[in-house]
Amino acid sequence: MGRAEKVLELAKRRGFFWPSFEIYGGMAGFYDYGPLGTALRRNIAEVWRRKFVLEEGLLEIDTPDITPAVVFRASGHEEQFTDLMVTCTSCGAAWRVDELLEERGLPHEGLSAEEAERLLREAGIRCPSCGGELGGVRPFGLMFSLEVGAAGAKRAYLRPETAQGIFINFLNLYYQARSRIPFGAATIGKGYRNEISPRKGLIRLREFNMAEAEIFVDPETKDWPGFEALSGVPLRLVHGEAEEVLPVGEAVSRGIIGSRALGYFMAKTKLFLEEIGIPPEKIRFRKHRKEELAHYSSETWDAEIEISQGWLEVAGLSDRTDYDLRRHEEHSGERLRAFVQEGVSRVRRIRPKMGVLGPMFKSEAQEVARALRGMEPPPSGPIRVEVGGRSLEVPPEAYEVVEEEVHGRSFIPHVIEPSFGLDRILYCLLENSYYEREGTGYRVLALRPNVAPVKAVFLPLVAKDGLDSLAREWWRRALAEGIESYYDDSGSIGRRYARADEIGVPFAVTFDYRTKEDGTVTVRDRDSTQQVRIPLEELIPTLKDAIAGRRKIF
RNA sequence: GCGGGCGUGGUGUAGCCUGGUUAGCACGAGGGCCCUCCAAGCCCUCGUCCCGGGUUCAAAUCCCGGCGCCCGCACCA
Repeated sequence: MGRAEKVLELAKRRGFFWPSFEIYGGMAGFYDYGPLGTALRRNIAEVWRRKFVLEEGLLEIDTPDITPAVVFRASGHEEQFTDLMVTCTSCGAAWRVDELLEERGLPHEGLSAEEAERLLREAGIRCPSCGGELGGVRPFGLMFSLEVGAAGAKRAYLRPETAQGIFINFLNLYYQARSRIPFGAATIGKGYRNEISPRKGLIRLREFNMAEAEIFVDPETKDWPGFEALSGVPLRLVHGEAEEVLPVGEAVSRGIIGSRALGYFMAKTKLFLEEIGIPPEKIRFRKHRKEELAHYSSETWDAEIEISQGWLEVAGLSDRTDYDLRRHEEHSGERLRAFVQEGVSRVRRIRPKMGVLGPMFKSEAQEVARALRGMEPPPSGPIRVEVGGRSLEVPPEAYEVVEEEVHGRSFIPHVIEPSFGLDRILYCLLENSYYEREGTGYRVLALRPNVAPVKAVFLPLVAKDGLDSLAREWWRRALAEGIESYYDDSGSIGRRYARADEIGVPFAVTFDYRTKEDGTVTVRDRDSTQQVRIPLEELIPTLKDAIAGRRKIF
């Protein structure tokens, strides 16, 4: 058995995770988390939350998984990730509607399913392979589609990323940030993608857990406070043909990384991964080639972790530019801008005279006015504007040129996005934590105390002579103090240690006969199996300090 | 989606080719005995042929379909 198989076997046997819906044969791309996996994932997310939300002062929000289609029309997902399909009712073959329509010279771009279905029927198109009747048109995309409400149902999707929930809340968040740029927001939640071929356990799921932050920055600086403090963090960078280790500050100043904000969050990502226990040498960042970039991104670095099958992407750090906010501005009609005060300047501007424009252009007056406002004022004379594909002449009496004081700069912020796949991170952490003891081959998960699902186990050396009740009593006290732990008196002491090692319990507290004599217990370190003897009154503070990483006891 | 391999207790496996005992073994889990520190031993107990259809007197075994897993290709926000 390879390393990955052993980890999967352990994960299932000990209750970290397993395939969903097993008794009905399962469904690809869905996994259940068991008791230990649930706790482990929560602990990983909690470290992420501390490092990103708390330390960086991000605004954490929670928005619906179910999102109206209009959001993804704006974001470009619907267009980029949906194909309309029809299935032949007699032979079962599936066809792409746009291809069927295009072959016959019919409109085929940007159609709704209803429009496409009407076009197909009107053209009397049948199955190209058997001539059978085609069924209903349905969008096949990487987004799961839904209908909300009964009559006149509203189309919606399960979100493929949490990010849109943040973008469409830009105004609320900007207000919460007291209208200061830069600021950021974050969401820990689920995303859904109807993957064509989910495989490899937790690595490619159709319903998955993500932690995403959207950092809104001034496009002129793309900076983030604290950059200097992390500029010395070394990053292993793979870009083009090159692979090198550079301090993030140098990578930014040499232009390998496009901005200080992006560099900062790459460094932060590395520190986060190390903090949960990924070995530094197993972390690298790979820059996307131009053709690899998502439709919204100008620059993306994947954070990758090395596992038995090679390097695996666990986080994506993208410069999404002003793409999303600009698109939502266009589709919603809301003004999604930030403003910074920067001295005072005088600007000449065109002010349309609506009293003249109105009668002159009637229903097009509003559009003409909007076009005028966006133009540089000419010295004098008539202005030509393009409206609705036509060129119109606006005479001088329909506008005036005014000089205004401007106290700063208004702009659509650019977005730096660190986006993490928690399921993949959890899997990588398990694989990198797994080892077998020399000689015996017993399995151990070397999980750090900060993420270990269980922090300590309380064991009587033998379950008699009062050792059991003593161990139980102290276990109860530890629980009351918030130490996630359990009591175990089943089987030999060695077996109980082995059981605990296998799920990554860092500390084992053993009550032996000496405990009854002098009030001390042994605390055993999972990885070295060394034991130290400490007085009972120091036990709980010592464990708490060791779990929090404030004190080393081994 | 295409091609190949595969699916047996909670886990790992034997049995399948060549249909025919009570589906074997190991680990595990639960109860008990015993036990002074790293999966000891003994007794008892628990639990399985992925789903559906077909062939047959008889199917874990042969055939068909589905679902799932693994590998490669394609896809991959």
